Amino acid sequence: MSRTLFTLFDRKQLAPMQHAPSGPPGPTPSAGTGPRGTTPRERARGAMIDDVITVARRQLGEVGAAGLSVRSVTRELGISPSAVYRYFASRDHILTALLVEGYSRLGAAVTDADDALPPDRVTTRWHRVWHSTRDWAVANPHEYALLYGTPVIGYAAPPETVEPATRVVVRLAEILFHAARRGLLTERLDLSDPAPTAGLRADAEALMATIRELGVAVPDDLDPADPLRVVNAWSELFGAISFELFGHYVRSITRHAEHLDTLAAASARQVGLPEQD
Amino acid sequence: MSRTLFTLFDRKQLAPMQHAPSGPPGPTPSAGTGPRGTTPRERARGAMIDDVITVARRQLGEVGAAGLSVRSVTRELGISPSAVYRYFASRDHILTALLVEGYSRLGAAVTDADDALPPDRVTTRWHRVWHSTRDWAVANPHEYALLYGTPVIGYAAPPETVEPATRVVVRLAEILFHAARRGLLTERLDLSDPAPTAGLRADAEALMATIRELGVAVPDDLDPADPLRVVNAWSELFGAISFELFGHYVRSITRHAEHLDTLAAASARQVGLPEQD
DNA sequence: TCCATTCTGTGAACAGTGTTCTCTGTTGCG
DNA sequence: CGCAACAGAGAACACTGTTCACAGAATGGA
Repeated sequence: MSRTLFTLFDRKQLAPMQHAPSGPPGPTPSAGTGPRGTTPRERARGAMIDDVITVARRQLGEVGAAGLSVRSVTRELGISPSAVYRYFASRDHILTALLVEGYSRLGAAVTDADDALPPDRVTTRWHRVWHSTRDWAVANPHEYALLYGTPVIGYAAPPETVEPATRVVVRLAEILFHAARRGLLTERLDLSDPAPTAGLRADAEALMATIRELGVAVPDDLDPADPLRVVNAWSELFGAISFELFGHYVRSITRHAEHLDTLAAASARQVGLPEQD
Repeated sequence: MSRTLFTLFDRKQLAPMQHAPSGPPGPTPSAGTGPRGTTPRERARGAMIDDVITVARRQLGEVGAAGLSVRSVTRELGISPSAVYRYFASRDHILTALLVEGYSRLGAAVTDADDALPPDRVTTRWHRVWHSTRDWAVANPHEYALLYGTPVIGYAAPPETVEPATRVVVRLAEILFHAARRGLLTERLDLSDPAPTAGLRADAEALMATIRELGVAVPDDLDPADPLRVVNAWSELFGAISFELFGHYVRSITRHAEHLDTLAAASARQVGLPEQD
């Protein structure tokens, strides 16, 4: 019960591929919404996969992940329940696809909102990331719950989820790094001394390496605690949104947008962003 | 889709009481683990309710809320599946009981840990609340997920959940108020200016009234932003724990205890607790 | 003590679920 | 054209939560 909490089901292979039992497990052309295949069959297959996901996402928005029924999806699509198993190995694989899509949609909403601002207005950008994240969550509560609520996927989150899942925090890091590069940062309120322990500094370094791998330009003279500050802002943001959506603010906070504003301002100050820009 | 998100099912009456169809809906003596009734029947009924909850909680710890099956519970108890409906109107009512019990158990773990410390060691107490909360969550991940993950209960959280659910944040407030009363607070790092908006100040006042109703002694000269600071610490704490348990720290934080320590220290500084005590 | 009332538990049944398997066409490629 | 790969249908299995009619037991008042 230590590492793999929430492992309800064992992992499975992804695609059924009935009459192609073993073969080289190479590139499975069945799943994913990747480059639409050229042959008519591959195009039809891709279209079917898209249809399933589209309908499933609509129903997810209405009944939530727990209430999502593959039979209901197939009814709406006018196909038999078993047909969907040509495209998804299980209900969990459909949910996984929705998970990946959800992370992408949230990430797109946030980066689009941020991209509409001048890059140097770092504090405004910081606030906009916070608010656009919340706006998306409020507009898509069930989808948000799928991403940041109780994990419902048995097997460990598949690799294709990790990149989309990091988009919001990476954008926060980008804003901070951009501000550092432009010399816009003020003195940080030193909430984080005593300095991070050796272990945490190691975490921060590994995190920086990951961020670099994602193609983000990292300043050389970065405060080693800055990645941790970004991560803390990130979890603070999602902690507040989850509390709002999951009902834990019921007897306390009612002005959620204003409240998030003060949180964003405080975290901006903690990472050293200027008051105004 | 605005107020009652996640309302999957309609609300229902709580107790079945088959042959007592209407009658005065007065005090329903069936549910709850309240004062064990004196008559043999009431005692047997209470024991049965306790047995169901005990077994359900054990299975919850193994398979999680989504995997909890009333048939499986009845199998383990050696009764027929329909028998449990004499005691709980639905599966959701069992989960509600587990919810209330979970809040109580978490609250007890935290307050017990805090009570073992001298009251004036406010900073140490603050840290202990943070860590004992996390310790309980790590030890009871599925139960934690039931409390703070995606809501699974259809109807709005019943009234009996709100008091137990507030115990951790109320304890945080008590520590801060105690420190204020003893003159132990330092200058706050003023992260929260500009001062809270009128709306948020109204939220803070209502929150104070609620806290007073719970019997907590509130100093008269309290900084009006202090309740908001406590709430922010609260959501920061649970945001970090949820991120850890739900797997969002996978590629960043690995030293979770150390990380929570820095978060607790920073939040202690934000609310004005002394460095050492 | 007897009896009607109330409660408790059972077993069958219903509607629904995810998933598998067998079978029948259809499609595409060599 | 013919054969292999695929796509879909439909029945079936093993579950699930819940309801209902029924039988037995405890209870409390006459």
